[in-house]
Amino acid sequence: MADLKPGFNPLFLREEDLREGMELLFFAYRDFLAEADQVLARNGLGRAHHRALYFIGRHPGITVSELLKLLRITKQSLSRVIGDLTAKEMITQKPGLRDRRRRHLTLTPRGAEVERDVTARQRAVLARAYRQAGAEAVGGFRKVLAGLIGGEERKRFTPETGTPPRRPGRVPASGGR
Amino acid sequence: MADLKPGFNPLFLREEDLREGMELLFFAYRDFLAEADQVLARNGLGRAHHRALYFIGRHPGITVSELLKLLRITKQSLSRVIGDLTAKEMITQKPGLRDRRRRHLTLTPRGAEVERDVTARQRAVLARAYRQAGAEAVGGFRKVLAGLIGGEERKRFTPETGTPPRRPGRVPASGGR
DNA sequence: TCATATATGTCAACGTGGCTGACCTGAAAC
DNA sequence: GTTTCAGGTCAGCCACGTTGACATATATGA
Repeated sequence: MADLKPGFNPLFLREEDLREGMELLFFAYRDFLAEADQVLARNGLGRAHHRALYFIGRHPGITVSELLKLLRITKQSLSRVIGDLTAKEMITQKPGLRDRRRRHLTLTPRGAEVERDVTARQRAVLARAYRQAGAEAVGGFRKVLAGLIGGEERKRFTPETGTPPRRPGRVPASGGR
Repeated sequence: MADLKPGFNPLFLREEDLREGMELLFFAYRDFLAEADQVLARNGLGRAHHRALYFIGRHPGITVSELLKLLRITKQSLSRVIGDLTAKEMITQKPGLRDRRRRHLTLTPRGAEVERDVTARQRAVLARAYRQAGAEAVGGFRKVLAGLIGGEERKRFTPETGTPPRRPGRVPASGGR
């Protein structure tokens, strides 16, 4: 699976197609974020803040160092973001019981609200694209993106080995959201 | 197509799945760029420089204002990048024949070489993901990404209006690779 | 020919979100 | 109990975006 001789590469691996894919990623990512940025700006926040809010919302009680691993930035950079969010009373910090050095982060109601607003915006953009493309395309989308992820996080998105299957055409109905 | 009642949304539009898609996009984009960044750093360049090199390479003779539209940054920002690249002799500028205000940008051999190196790195990352995912998944990947793109650029990636789905086995190459 | 619009450049000031380095502090280990 | 160290902060720097004001050359139409 690793390397194929050029002549035997399937067509979708031609340089032209790969370039197209790269541009697609560039433009799509740019536009995916553009709309939510406006909501953020209205709240005096940047993308960095949103990422922190998002992951804290997803993992209530997460510690700073865990968050650091997710975001892959330096603790100093994150510290600033956490400071901002605390000042705006969007998150709270409380020391761990077992190890009081650790600070566990959670969203305040206000933080949760902002997170919801911003994320909802992004989700709407993605949902539109998903809907237009259809379930099958979404499956492919996820598969390729998961393949782009290196290191630890990859596991979180690869059905086989790790998480339970999550195939595109899985169980119908129930919990339809 | 805009809105479906919650109860009728297909499963892949559930909030959880959309959140997963967003994270996927975040991690994938981050890792997609990470490797190429190192090559760039070795050449004393940043992402901004690469983007300019890339598009100049793709559109030799492109003018500054056309480049501006592609990158969606201000002329002041681009001006700095162009200045850097010119100083490093990676691009050349020459006035237009018909309209001598315009400056047409092209890569120098040196610029082309750097662009090739960096882009090749990214292409390799993408190619690996493509290969693992397979042709069909790649089709879905493109379809969803194209749907995320708004405005002008969208057209560049939607083959025939209705998006006749760009099946893997289309045009038989020439310049293949 | 003159007026206006266009393409580009430059200077200055600033914001976000990365970075490194120095340092503080609570918990643990010797 | 002094040292070690992980977790976190403070200070300052850099890349790369932004706005705003203004300069200049050129094209174009009245």
